[in-house]
Amino acid sequence: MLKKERQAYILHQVSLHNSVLSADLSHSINVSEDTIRRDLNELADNGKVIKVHGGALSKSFNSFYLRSDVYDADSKKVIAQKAVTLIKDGMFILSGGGTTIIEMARLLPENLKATFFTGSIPAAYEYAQHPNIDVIFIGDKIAKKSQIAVGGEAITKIKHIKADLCFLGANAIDCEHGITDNDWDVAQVKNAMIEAASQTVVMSISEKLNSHQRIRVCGVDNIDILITELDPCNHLLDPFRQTGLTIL
Amino acid sequence: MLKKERQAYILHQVSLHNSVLSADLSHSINVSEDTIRRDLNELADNGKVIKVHGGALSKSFNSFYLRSDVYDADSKKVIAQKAVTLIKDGMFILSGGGTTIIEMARLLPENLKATFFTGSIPAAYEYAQHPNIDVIFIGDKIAKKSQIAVGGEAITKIKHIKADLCFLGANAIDCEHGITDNDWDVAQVKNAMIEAASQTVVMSISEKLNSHQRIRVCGVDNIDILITELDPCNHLLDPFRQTGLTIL
DNA sequence: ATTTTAAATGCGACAATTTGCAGCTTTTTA
DNA sequence: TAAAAAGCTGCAAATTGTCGCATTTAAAAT
Repeated sequence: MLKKERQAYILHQVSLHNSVLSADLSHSINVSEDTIRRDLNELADNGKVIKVHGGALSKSFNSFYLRSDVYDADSKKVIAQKAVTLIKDGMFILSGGGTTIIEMARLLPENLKATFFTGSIPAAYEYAQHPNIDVIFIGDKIAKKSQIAVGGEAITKIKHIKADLCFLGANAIDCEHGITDNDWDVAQVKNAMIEAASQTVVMSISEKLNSHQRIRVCGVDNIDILITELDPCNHLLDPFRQTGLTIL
Repeated sequence: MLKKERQAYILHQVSLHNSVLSADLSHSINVSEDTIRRDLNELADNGKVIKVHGGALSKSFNSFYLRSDVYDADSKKVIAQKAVTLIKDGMFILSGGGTTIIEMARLLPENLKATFFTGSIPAAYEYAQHPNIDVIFIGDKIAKKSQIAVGGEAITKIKHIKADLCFLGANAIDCEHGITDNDWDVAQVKNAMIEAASQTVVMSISEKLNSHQRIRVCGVDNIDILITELDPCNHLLDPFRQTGLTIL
């Protein structure tokens, strides 16, 4: 394997998993850890990755969120991992654009063949990294805060889609108010997505459970599957379980 | 075996395997490694392959994995800086998605108020970082290689826009063939953008001047302003100047 | 067809790059 | 604080690249 090729492989792994361990790479490419270290140093010198003790991290140059900026990234990884299991080959999937969604996009298996519709710039970017995934961007005016397309055009487009699943991150969710948001335009788009999909999957870290905001996206009865980082049996989830939705 | 024949074989192997080793080629064609190296150097000079220690890599391999490293970034910054001067407050601007465009997006002044239309994920992201710029994403299926939306939907949307300026990066440009590209879908989108704008600005590093590819986007007569990193008086630009377009 | 000319090829010596290893230092972890 | 893991440095071996030069081959000109 040529040096450049190897470094390309490393970069690919980094962008895929956000981080790599020298030991893992050494093992999977069958070169000494020394060589890997030298590669990582070189890549770090060129600003391609961030070198840390034991391996390297994605510089998030390509990726839109700095890893360190993501709040409670570990919980979100757990959620994302659960979400991935719902996706099967050939599915049509509507997707929002929160940080949890991004985590999920990164965890999608390499060989998954599916079609993702999204209006989120970072999500589209992540989905597009997967060779076998078709990405359809639902365009419109970009809301700066959330990097997502909002507006009538986008909503009309979404209404013309019939998807198997809809993945949304929730800003706030409780049994009484359902999913709520603080941005009118974003709420409209999310609502349209829910309408356009057979099943709606909501991902939320437990901290956001039982909180609510000003604008209603949909009621809990519109949600089919709720994913948190908690064990599905956790008592915090009791009220949701009673409404009949599936909890992962 | 003739030289041309041999180089054709090498190219074939490269496109087949994404990478070749000088030693392997030398063995399988039964010529000295020296000859192989000379061939590879020649092919690399013509931009057909990327030469590395020990062999060569295919160009597409490079763009797939190493997408983050921008080739000739300095020239592109110079071009971008010139391009920025064309943009005035209140303008509606159509934009493609090459690396030069990205540079331009980063160089836009903080206080500029304008509306940018684009189908490029990275370009949209960069534009969206500017507080006073409205970004409209032209959605459709995302072409992985170029991270840009392509297809009938996008083209229809573009046709409904009447923009002041259209900024495009050129894959290849010469007086005879005009702007040419190697991706049919992308070429269609670029063409639609040119049609939808009053003025078309093409940005290209000088290296791409006087080269051409398979698919025609538009003739030089459709271009209003050409920007390269060269001094506008440079003799390399003489043929373009004679067609009457403005050179920056 | 033959000569002339230019290009292409292979070889050998030498330079540069890459890689793994051993010993030692630094950082992390328990 | 000590053991373990990771990193760094210098070094040697192997591989690869480069240069000049002789030889061969192909193309052009007569």
